[in-house]
Amino acid sequence: MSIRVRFAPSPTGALHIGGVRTALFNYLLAKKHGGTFILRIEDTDQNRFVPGAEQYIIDTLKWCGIEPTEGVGFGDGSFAPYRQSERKSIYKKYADELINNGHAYYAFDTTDELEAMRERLKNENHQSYDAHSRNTMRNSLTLTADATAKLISEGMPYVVRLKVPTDEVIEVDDMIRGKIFFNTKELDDKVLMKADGMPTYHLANVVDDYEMQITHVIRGEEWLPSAGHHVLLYRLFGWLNAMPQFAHLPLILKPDGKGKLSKRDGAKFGFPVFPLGWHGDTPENSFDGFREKGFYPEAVINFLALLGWSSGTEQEIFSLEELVDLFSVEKIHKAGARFDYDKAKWFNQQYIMRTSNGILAEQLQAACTEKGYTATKEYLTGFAGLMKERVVFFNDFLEKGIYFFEDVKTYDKPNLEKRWKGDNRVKFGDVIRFIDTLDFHDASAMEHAVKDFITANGLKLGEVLPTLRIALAGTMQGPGIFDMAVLFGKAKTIERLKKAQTDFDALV
RNA sequence: GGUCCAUUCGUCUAUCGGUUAGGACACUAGAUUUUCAUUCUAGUAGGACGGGUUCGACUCCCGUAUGGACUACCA
Repeated sequence: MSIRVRFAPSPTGALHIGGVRTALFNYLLAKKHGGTFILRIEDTDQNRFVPGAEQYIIDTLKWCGIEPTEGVGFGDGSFAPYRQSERKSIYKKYADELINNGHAYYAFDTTDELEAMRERLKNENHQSYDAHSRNTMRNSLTLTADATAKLISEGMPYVVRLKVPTDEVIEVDDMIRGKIFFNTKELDDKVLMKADGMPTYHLANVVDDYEMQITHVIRGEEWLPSAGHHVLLYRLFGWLNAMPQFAHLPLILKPDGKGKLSKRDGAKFGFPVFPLGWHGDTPENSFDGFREKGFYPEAVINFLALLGWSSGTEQEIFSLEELVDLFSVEKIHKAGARFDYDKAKWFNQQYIMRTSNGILAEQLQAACTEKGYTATKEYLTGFAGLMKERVVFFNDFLEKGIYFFEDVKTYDKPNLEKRWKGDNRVKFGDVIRFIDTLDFHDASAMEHAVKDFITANGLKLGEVLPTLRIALAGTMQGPGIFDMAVLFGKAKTIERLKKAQTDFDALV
C-alpha cells in the first residue's frame, strides 16, 4: 500500500514555523516513498476562523517548495472535500454510529453545570467529565430515552461525548517514542460533536484520516496526550487494522528553552517566527516573515529539517532532494529543540554564497526595480560576486552595498581622520591622476600598480588604501578596492575620488 | 494537582554496551587581507543526580531532580 500523509492545520492565523516543519516532515516521508501528501484544512472552530489564513498556508507551502499532491488549493484527488467545514454530514454519520453502538452519548450540561462539576471535584484527581462524573451529569446516560428525545426535540443544545470504557489499557505505538500506554480510567469523555453541529478535532481527525486512507500521522507532540483517545476511536469504529502509524514530533522551543515557540516570541526575541509576512488588522498583529527578512526558502527548509532530525552523517547542507532521499522517521530526535536564530542565519549565508552570481543578479534585478535603481545584468553579476560572501540576508545586498547604486553620502569620519593628513592628504591628487592612467580591467594588476605608486612616492599603504576605500564606498567595510573600481569603471571611480578629495578636506 | 513525554558541550546534534564522546552554530585566539566578510588552523565547553544490571554503561532498568506538553463545546 502506498503511503498517504496529510498536513492538517487550522486556519486560525499565520502558520507558525513549527507548522512548516510538520508539513516538511510529512512531505519528506511522502516523497521518499513515492506517496501522497495531502493538505487538509481543519476549520471546525468557527469562532477562531481567520480570513486569509487558508491562503497563507497554501502560499507558504508553495514558497517552501513542499507542495501537497492533493488537498485544498492543490487539486481534488479522490477524497474531496478537504475542508472539514464541508464534511459535516460525514462526522454526524459516524457520531450517530457511535451513539447507536453505545460508545457515545448526548450531553446537555450547560457551561455553568460543567463549572459546578469541576468545582465539586476540585479535591479529587479526576476533575473531568469522565466515567467518575458522567453519572452525575445531565446526559442520555442519566436521562431516560424519552427524556433525552424530548430535550432534543425541544431544541435543547447538546454535545456528543465519547463514552470511554473503564479500566482498559490503550497502547499507542509511536514511531519516534515507542509504545505509550494509557489507562482509560485516566481518559475523559471527550466532546466529539459540538453544540453547533461541528465535530471536535478528535472526531474529525480520526474520521478523515480513516476516510482519506492516511497511513502515517505525523504531528506535533502536543497531540501525544490525546493519542489514546484517537486509538480508542479507531478501536470503537472497528478500524484498528486501518489505523495509521503515529509519529509525534518534538516541539520547537523558545530560545531560552522556556516553553514552545509562540507567535509573540518573534517580537520578544527579534526574529521571525512565521515563514511569510502576515498583515493583521492591527500593526501589533502584523509580522514580517522569514521571506521578508531575506531568507531563502531552501535555507529555511534546511534549518527546520535539522531541528529535531539528523541524517546521522556530518553533512549539514541539504537540498530538498537530498532530504527526501535521506529522511527517515526513526532518525527524528525525541526531545524538544530550541530555536537557534544564529544557526538559521548561518544556513542562509551558506545558501547565498552557493548561489551563482548570475542567479543572484536576476534576483537583484527585481529588488533594484523595487528600489528604483537601474543596473545592467552584467553590473549586478559583478556586484553579486563581490558582495555575496559579505551578506547574511538577501536584503543585505542592497543595504550593505548601497554605494554600488547611489552616490556616497556619508564618509566614515573617525577612520578618515586617522589617515587624512600629511603626505597622504597632500599627494592624494597625484594618486587619483595615476589611477586615471590605468586600465580598468584587471583588479589585481591595478592593485599592484597603485601599491607600487604609493610606495614609490613615499606614502604608506595603510593610509592611502583606506582613504581610497572610504572615498569609493564611504565605509571601511566591503569588497576589495580595485574590485569595486573595476566594476564602477574609470569614469565613476575617478569622479568619486575627486569628489571625495574635496569632501574630505571639508570634513576633516 | 493529574496524565503523558523528554534529559550528551551555551545551542542543534552523532553515538544504537567497549570511542582520546565526533561534527555544526556561537564564542575566543591565530593565519590571510587595505577593511569587512570568506577561507584555513587552534582553543574553551558535554553525558542532570542516585541506585542497580554487566567484565564493562552516555547507551539497558528503577528512582529522584529538572524541563516540557496536555488537562476547553481550541486545534
